This record gives sequence, C-alpha cells and structure tokens, in this order.
Amino acid sequence: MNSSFCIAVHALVYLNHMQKVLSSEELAQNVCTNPVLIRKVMSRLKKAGIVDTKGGNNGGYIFTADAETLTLERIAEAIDMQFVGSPWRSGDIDKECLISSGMGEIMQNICAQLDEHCRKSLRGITVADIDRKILKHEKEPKIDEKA
Amino acid sequence: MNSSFCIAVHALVYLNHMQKVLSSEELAQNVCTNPVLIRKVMSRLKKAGIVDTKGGNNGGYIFTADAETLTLERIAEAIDMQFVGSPWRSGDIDKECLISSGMGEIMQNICAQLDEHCRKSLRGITVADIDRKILKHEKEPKIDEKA
DNA sequence: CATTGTGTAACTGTTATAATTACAGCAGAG
DNA sequence: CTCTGCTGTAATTATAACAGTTACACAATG
Repeated sequence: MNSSFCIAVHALVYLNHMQKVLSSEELAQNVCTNPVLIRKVMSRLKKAGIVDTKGGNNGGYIFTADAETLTLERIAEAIDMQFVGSPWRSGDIDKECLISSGMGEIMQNICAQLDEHCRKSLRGITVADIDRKILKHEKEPKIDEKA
Repeated sequence: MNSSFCIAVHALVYLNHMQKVLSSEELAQNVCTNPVLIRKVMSRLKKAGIVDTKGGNNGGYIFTADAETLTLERIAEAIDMQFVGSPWRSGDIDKECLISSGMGEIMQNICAQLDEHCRKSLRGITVADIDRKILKHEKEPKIDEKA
C-alpha cells in the first residue's frame, strides 16, 4: 500500500472537521507532505464527487460529502487503491508442469480475494467515525468482522 | 506484499506434490526465481517445522507437514508476512492539532486490522486445497467469508 | 575426505515511491 | 479586463525497497 490512501483519509477528516475551504498548501502542512501529492489525490476525490474546488484567491478544496455515510471503502474506490497484491509472479505459464504454470494465477486470485475482503471491511468505517474517535478519544473504530 | 509469500506457497505445493527431496536449485527452477531466495524462505519454513532438510549429495528440502491441515495462515506466520501496511505515516505526532498528531496512529491501526483480517481469511485455504485445485481443475479455493 | 547442498552476508541492478520543479489553465476580486 | 492565487498535470530527481547474483563457511552424506 502506498501513501495515497493515508493522504486521502487524513485530508478528508481534516477538511470535514474544518468545514471550510483549504488549499493544497494548507492540507499538505497538516498531512505533512507536499502540495503536489495532495492535489494528485484530491483531484481523484473531486472526480468521485467527494470534494469540490474553489478557484482564485483563497480557493482550495471543500468537503461536499456526508461524513456520516462516507465510508473508507468509497474513498479507496475513488483513488483506485489496491491493498494486497504482488507484482511478482511465481512459475512460468509456458511450462508443461501444471504447478509451475498454474501457481501464478492461483496466487493472484488469492490476492484479489484478500483485497476485496479489505475493501468490504472498510465499509464499516466512516469519516465521521474517525472524527469522533480522534477528538473524543473514543475506542478504535472497529471493523465489522462479518463484513 | 513482496514475493516471499508466493514463493513459500508455491514451493510447498510443489514439495508436497512431489513427495521427495528437492534442492533449492530444483525448486528455483519450478518457481522461476533464484536458489538463494528459495533458501531464504525455506529456512524460515524449516524453523516453523513445516519442512526439513537433508544434507549431502542429493540433499535438499522435504515436506514434513500435513497438507490437509497446513493453512496459508500458518505459512504466512512462519515467514512473518505483512499483507497490508504503509511505511509512510501521515501527520506529525508533535503537532498540537489533534488530527495531524493523531491520524498517523489511526491509519496504522486500520492497516493492522486489515492485515489481521487477511491472516484470518487464509485459515480457510490449505496446501491440499491448492493441490486439488491445480490438478483437478476444481473451482477456486474460496476464502471463508465469515472467517 | 571429497562432494553436494544449506544458511547467510554482501553487493548489484532495477523498480517503486515520495519529493520537487515547472507551467498551462481557470476562477474570482478589484 | 487584468492581476493574483490556486488547481491539475507533466517531467525530473532522490531515495528506499526488492529481486537477483556472487561468495563462502558449515554440515551431512557416501
């Protein structure tokens, strides 16, 4: 997993909490990264209709979603996040041996299943959950085990 | 996820199926990687009691576990595999802002939960399952949704 | 005791990733 | 209309992770 998902969730929690327009510069300061990375992630969230932009002076990003129903799954989908997967592939598809030629796909399918599992689990956490947890020191937003 | 898990599972499926001593060279050929990487992974599996080694001429690795009860979870544990996690940490723990200082840990906890979820899911797949699937073209070894 | 293989360490080449620089294009204020 | 400030994106650089490779000490077998 790369930083995009962390950046997206962090920025959205912050944007939602502040309830005002924030520039990529201001967001970058809070998330502790650079403005370009913020803009790359936010442009995807904009396309997904989760935030909107305001141009000109004092412009930036504004939270337009409903924090209570905005799940981490939807955020992951918006930025096309892959949680588990291996670019490396074992075996050789052209070998006669069924194991050598077949294990690559088997492992890929297992990764895909795990990835889907993660996505489903994230349906149980909303931006509002995190906001509450972080400000009222509630107990950890727990993933629904049956998701 | 790096290649270790794929290598471990592939090598074990092959070893179990062959039911004989195979050197790191022979395993590397089937998995399509180099012998040193195989040895690095196999030495962990040996410490976990899943395989054993035979020295000297015609030596190598031998499968000693029960394929029907050897789950992918146990393999993951043996090689200390992390499925989901981000080395990158958002925010700054020293900032006054609760969001900036708190989001790093929040996201780390979420990753840890997802990772644990993956591990639990892998309890539903055994080496024997994969062997059957790959040789008899059974349907994909499916992860137990309620795991 | 010679041969073969494991277990590691050290190094190299390659790829992925975050940070940075640069700039075109648009939105709003005056 | 024009100036300012911001987004969106491309291109580049620096750095860290990773797989592949070489090398060798140690162990076991015949």
